[in-house]
Amino acid sequence: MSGQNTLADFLQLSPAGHKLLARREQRLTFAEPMAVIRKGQSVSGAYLVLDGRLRVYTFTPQGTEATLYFIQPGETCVLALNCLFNDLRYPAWVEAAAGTRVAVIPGPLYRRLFEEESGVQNLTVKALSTLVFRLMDELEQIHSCNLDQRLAAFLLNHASTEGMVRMTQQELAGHLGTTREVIARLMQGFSARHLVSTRRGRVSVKDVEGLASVATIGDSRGTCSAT
Amino acid sequence: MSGQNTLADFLQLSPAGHKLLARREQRLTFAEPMAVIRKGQSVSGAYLVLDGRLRVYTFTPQGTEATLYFIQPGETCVLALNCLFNDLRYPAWVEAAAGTRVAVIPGPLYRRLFEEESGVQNLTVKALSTLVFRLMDELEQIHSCNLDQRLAAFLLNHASTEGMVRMTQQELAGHLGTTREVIARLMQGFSARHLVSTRRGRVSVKDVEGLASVATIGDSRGTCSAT
DNA sequence: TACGTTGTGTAACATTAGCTACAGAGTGTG
DNA sequence: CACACTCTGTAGCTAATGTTACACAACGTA
Repeated sequence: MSGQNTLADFLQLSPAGHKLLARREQRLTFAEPMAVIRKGQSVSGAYLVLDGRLRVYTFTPQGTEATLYFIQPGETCVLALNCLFNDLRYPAWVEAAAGTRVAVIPGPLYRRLFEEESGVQNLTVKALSTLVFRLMDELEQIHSCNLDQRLAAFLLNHASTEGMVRMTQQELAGHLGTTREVIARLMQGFSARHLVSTRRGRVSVKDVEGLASVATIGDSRGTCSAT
Repeated sequence: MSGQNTLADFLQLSPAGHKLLARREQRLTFAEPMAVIRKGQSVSGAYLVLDGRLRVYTFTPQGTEATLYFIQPGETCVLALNCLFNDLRYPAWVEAAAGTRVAVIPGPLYRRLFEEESGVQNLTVKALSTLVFRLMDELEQIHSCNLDQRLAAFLLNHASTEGMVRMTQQELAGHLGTTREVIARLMQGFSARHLVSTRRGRVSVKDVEGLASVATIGDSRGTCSAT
């Protein structure tokens, strides 16, 4: 359970804005992993993560989860913003990791701050555009890469400095929108070629170059950008 | 081609903002279908479509085009906005239809207007969030629907009031990120079941109900939302 | 009409990814 | 150590999609 960040750490506000906010901001704290928003729910305000992490995901009809993205401290839930500004229902599920603290800024207040505070404007637009890029990139990858390539790219992107990825195959599968078995199969291929080695709950990248070439050149043909 | 819209038709501006804009706005006119932006190019300003249509697309490594979306009159190119606000290079290709007119608002000017004009703020945020939703929806569909379902949904969404979709199979393939042959195969299936009838360059929806049930229930199993 | 171009229909085949089912390995706990 | 639980490895099968290759149909035009 990390620190004790406050809204002020992330939001540049004028004194006036600060005062407005101070009175009406709400806090949510999740000691245990827990559902925060369900699909179809209407959204009451802007969510800003102070500590911990939120996971945004959807379900496939088969019941598989597909993680869309994480929201780290200092980031807002873009989907919630969308819902606020366009009066829509929330299009996914959200789950909080243990020890997550979230500030909720009521919708009308947020919209008012958005008009007056350039800090809020920037946060909003940055968050939106970042997400747009990530989504587009993912779409493009899905069109143009096999799972080999996407998995390789994913591992490279999520490896720690020592080349560790601390995730179960189940989680990896969730991120790539596939199933555990498929991940296992691919991992087998990778480790047979000494690109990675796997242990329970972790993967360590052994050959960055090699993995990168799988990601970009693919196992046989086309190209693919490992963003 | 169509009318003679002006910026003022789409952008609510204060008199001051209007004056600023009037001097520095540029116009692009495309009599012929033509490339507007290429991938990797740096972006000079915000693009607002006055008449006609822009098509934003990417290429798969195999050389297939995949249309991301269209920009209709009154809409801006969100990707260009992203690039402006985050100082990035344009991540796709853009092509203008014949008879398209586009207003280009230079980057620095747009950012200034964004801070001062709530009309511009709204346009920006709306455009961004609309795109976010569309992209997410598409991602979800790709995870969870067969091509049958996606094609059926696409036809329903793009049919004119008389049930006509004026596109070649090649274009349809581009929209769904697949190939012409596959579309032909699926179409065959649909028309065998009297859901559609096909002619050169057009598809006409014969049985909306039936097609909708293909889209939502699928040909065999899972569910899928035909947004 | 004759010809070229563009769009469509079809079939056989190759590849990819998802599903089912189970064995076994790693970790934590009493 | 023994047990329960979670995670991983493997195999075989099936469905879905992409690929290749070709023939034909529709349309425009000289």
